[in-house]
Amino acid sequence: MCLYLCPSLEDGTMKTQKINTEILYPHVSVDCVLLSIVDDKLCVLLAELTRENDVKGFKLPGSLIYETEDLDQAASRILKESTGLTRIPLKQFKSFGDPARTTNKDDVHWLENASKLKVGRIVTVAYLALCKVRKRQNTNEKYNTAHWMPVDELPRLLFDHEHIIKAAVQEIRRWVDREPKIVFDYLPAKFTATELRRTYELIYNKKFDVRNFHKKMNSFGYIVATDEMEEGVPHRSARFYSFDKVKYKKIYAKLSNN
Amino acid sequence: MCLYLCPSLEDGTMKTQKINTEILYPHVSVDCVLLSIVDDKLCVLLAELTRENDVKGFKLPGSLIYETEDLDQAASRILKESTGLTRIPLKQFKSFGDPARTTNKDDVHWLENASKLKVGRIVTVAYLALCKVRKRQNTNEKYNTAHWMPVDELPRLLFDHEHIIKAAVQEIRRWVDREPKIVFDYLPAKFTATELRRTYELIYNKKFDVRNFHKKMNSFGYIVATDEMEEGVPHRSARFYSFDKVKYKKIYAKLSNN
DNA sequence: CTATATATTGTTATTTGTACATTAAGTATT
DNA sequence: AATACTTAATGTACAAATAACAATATATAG
Repeated sequence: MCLYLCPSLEDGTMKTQKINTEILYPHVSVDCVLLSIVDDKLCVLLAELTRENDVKGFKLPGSLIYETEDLDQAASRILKESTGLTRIPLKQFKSFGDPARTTNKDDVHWLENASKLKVGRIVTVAYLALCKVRKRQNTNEKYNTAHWMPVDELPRLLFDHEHIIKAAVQEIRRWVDREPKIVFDYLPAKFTATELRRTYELIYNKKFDVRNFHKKMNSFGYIVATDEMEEGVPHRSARFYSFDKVKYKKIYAKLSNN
Repeated sequence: MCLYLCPSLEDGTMKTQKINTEILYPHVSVDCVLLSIVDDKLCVLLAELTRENDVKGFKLPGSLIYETEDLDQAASRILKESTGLTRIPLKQFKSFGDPARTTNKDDVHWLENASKLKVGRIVTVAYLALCKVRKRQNTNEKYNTAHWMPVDELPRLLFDHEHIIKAAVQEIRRWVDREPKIVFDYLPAKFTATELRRTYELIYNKKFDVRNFHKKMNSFGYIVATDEMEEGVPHRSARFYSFDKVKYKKIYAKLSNN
C-alpha cells in the first residue's frame, strides 16, 4: 500500500489516501490518429499485431510518454517513428481514461504477453494529423507492419482504438473548419482545384458542388492561381494553384482579433 | 531503476526501457474550470492556498484520479465536491502534460509541503462547466476558501492554471456554438430575453445587437415564450421564456444527420 | 401627470449559401 | 481531318443569414 496524492479544495492542500500498490499507477500514453488520403480514400495508419499468439488485430501508433517530454513532443516522436515525417501539424483532441478501456481480456492478454509486464490502467492522450503520404506502403522497411487502412473499413482494433479513430474523424472536420491551413500543409505546393475539392470531400465525406467550390476557393483570398498547367493528361489540363501563407495569416489575424 | 513500457510500432509489441524510479510515474489529475456568472461578470471558481507557508496563490479545483473512476467521473466528483452541484454538463477540453508545468519552485514547494510527498510529474486533464451558481459565496461552510473570481482579473495561480483558464474561456465559446443547450442548463427554467442575451455577451465578451438577438432567438425554434411576466421591477416588465428540450433535440438531430 | 428605466419591435442592405447546365480544351480513335 | 471522349472551367437566380440602425410601449417612482 502506498500514499495516493489527493488534492482537497477545502484549503488547497493535499490529502493522502491509501491505494493498493498491486495496481500500477496509471500510465500515460499518447496515441496518434495519423490520417492521409491513399487510393482516393481517407485512411488511418495502423500497426498490425504480428507476435506469435492468438490475438489478431491492429492498433494505433502510440507510446508511453518519456520522462522529460511534453505530450506534444511525444506525439511528434510517434509521428516520426511511424512515418518518418516531421513538421506536420499535430492536434491534441481528446484523452481517454476509462479504466474499462483495458478490460478486454484478449487485448490485455496480448499486451501483457508482448510487454512481459503487468498492465494496469493507461490514460491515453490522442492526437491527430493529416499526413503527406500518398503511397500505401511506407518505403522504410522498419515500418513494414504499418498499413494505411480506410477509416470506413476498419479491422479489429485493440482497446478503444476504433472509438478514438471515430472521434478523430469528427475532430478533423472541426479542425479544418477552424484552420484550413492544415489542408495546404497536406497538399503539394502546387495543386489543382479538383485535388483540393477531392481532399475536402474525403475529409467531410460528402460531395461539394464544383461551381460553388470554385467560388468559395476564390473568396478565400489566399489561394492563388499560378500560370502552370497540368501536363500529360488525356484531356483538358487543369490549372495549378498555390497557397499564399502571408495572405492567409493576414486574413486569419483579422478573424481572431474579434 | 525499473522497466518503462514503451510500445513500438514495428510489430505492435512493447519494448522496455530503464527509467529512474526516483522520478515518480506521471500522476494523472483532473482539473475543473468551473465558470459561472456572478455580479454580471464571467467568473471561475478558485481555491485559495491557506496553509501557513510563504506561498500565496489560488488554484483550480482538481484531484488525482481514483483507481476505478473514469476521467469524466473524476470531473463530476470534483464538481460536486467543490460546488455541491450534480448533473451539470462537463466537457473535457484539453490535457496538459508539459514536465515544465511543475517546475515553478514556489508552487512545487507549496505542493510538497502541503502533501508531504515528493511531487513528480502531473499530467492533468482539464474539464469545463458552466455552473448554476449566482452567489459569490458558497453556502456550504466546507468550501469557504473557494471563491468565484472574474476571469479577466485573475490572481496569482499555481502551475499553469492561468493558461488552462484562458484555454477554457476560448473553449466555452466553441462549446456554446455547437451545443447552445448548455446555456439553458445554466439559466433558470424561466428567463427573460435580456438575461439570455447578457449571458451570451459575458460568455463571448462582446455586445449583441438587441433587435438582431431577438430575431435570432426566435429563429432557433426551441425558445418558447411563456405567458408569465417579470414582476416588481420599476419599469416595463419583461416576458419570461423557456427552453423546449424536445424541440431542441429534434432540431439538433437533423443537423447531426448531415 | 411626468420622469425614468427597460422591453419590444421592423426595414433595408449586404453577404453568404445553394441549386443547377453549358462550353472549353486537351487526347485518343477512326 | 473529323469525331468521340474525358475532365476543366464558368454564371445566374433564388433563398437564407447577417448586420446596421431608432422609435414606441409599459411598467414604477415621484
